[in-house]
Amino acid sequence: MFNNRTRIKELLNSEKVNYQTTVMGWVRTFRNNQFIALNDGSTNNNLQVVVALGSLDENTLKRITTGACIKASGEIIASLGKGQKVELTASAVEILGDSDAEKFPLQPKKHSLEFLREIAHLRFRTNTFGAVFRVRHSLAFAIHEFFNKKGFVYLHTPIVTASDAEGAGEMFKVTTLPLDGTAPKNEDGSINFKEDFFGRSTNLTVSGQLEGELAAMAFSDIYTFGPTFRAENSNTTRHLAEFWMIEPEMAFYDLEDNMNLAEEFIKYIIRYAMEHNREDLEFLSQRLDEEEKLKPQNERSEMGLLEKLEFVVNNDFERITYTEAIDILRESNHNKKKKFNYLIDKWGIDLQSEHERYLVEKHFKKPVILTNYPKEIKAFYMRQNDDGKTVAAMDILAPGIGEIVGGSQREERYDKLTERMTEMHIPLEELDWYLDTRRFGACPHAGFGLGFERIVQFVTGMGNIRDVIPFPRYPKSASF
RNA sequence: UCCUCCUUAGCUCAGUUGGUUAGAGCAUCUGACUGUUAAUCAGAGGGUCGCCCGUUCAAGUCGGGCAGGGGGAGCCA
Repeated sequence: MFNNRTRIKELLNSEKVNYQTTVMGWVRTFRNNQFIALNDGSTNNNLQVVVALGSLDENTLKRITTGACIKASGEIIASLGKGQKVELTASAVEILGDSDAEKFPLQPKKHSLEFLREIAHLRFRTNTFGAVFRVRHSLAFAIHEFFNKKGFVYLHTPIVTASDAEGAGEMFKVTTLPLDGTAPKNEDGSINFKEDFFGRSTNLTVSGQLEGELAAMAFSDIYTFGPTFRAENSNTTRHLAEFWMIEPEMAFYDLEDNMNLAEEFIKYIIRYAMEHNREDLEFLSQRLDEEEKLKPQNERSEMGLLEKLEFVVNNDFERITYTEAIDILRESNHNKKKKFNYLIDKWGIDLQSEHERYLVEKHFKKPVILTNYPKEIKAFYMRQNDDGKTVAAMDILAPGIGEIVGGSQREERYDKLTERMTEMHIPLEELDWYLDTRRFGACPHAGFGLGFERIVQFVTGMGNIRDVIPFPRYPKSASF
């Protein structure tokens, strides 16, 4: 057996000393021809491997370079130096993989996130990305744990979808037809998709919600957690062309039940990361503090990362209606002094991100759940309220990120739903299967979608969404 | 897609009103030192100044175009 190593996290967390062990990992730095800082990704902390002077031949010594992969065996002892409790006195060091120091792009120094994004295949080996992706893992795990404990069924909705009527965004086409102009055509010159692989036009999914609703009409409570694709030409720090989304859908839930679940859910997964990734979050918090120090005083956030997470977990989210939000914004000094680029004048307008930021970051200074939006600015499936003007929608806005959750109680009344679809020019026949849920045993139900990368951004404090997904896809970029 | 800023050594950046041979720190290499913590000290190598066109006696520096990147906006999660 080759792999009988001990993980570095385990070694560092244990008080035990004076025993033989083997470690494997990647060299972060090699000081003094004697001290190897070794990392195996189990923790951001390195194990100090001490090579006794003269114990290794010259050639092996030269191959211990930044980035090299090594196997070291020896005794774990109480450290003779400061900075770590234990260290490994190596009796044998084997080079598993060389790393040419002149070519290896990661150096024992600070790198910019932009540079590391260009070498995303190697950035896992940095402290920042090590911490980010361990936290990402924990959040993903916590999501499954949360819903599993609540008896939800994890539903795998399709990635290739035939429906393009969801209106959630521009879609990527899926086809095996040739792109050189020789694809079969209809008489009117359009592409004949009957000849395509699926016998019809297909796309990558923009949301699993509609399929999720079908399953909720059987299991009561389901959730999806999978990749989602939007072919929008969005170039921002909050958008990706390929991202992961969590979409719970619950029968016998109204808007308030929906809000309660979303708030409990967000708090649960943040708390999970705080309990299981303390060191990583402390590191990220420190990283953010240093970044904040470079900003002008008035742009710095008032709370550190850990403080912010603690605050979110321990306080109720603010819940207000769209109408109340408009009143707050209209009466704000910010609006009166015309500091908004888009001034708030009348009810019915869509909120701009500057307005959302004002509400979350200046007015309430905590996550805000906005409800009951005008029906004109929301999707067809949201349940119409009795006032005839609004729908039972809810958006959760987080400081620094903006919209993190979008959800609603769904319109379960067949007549109301088809009426709205017709108004919005959504072809009923394409979503006939969806309408069946309203024909056969319809019930009040609700759900929401949470952008996974957005919550990872929020928890890690990373400013750019491209730095919280291993291999980001965005306009003009699909490397690795 | 729009607005805005940026592109000089492997990385992070200086580079004056256009003027001779383009600099620094870190990294790398060589040597010294040897209980170091992004070790330290000494020395060396390393540049088509993003690309193209133009203005000029002369362009890293000025103008135009293109490409790439950052930030903001829209779309949204």
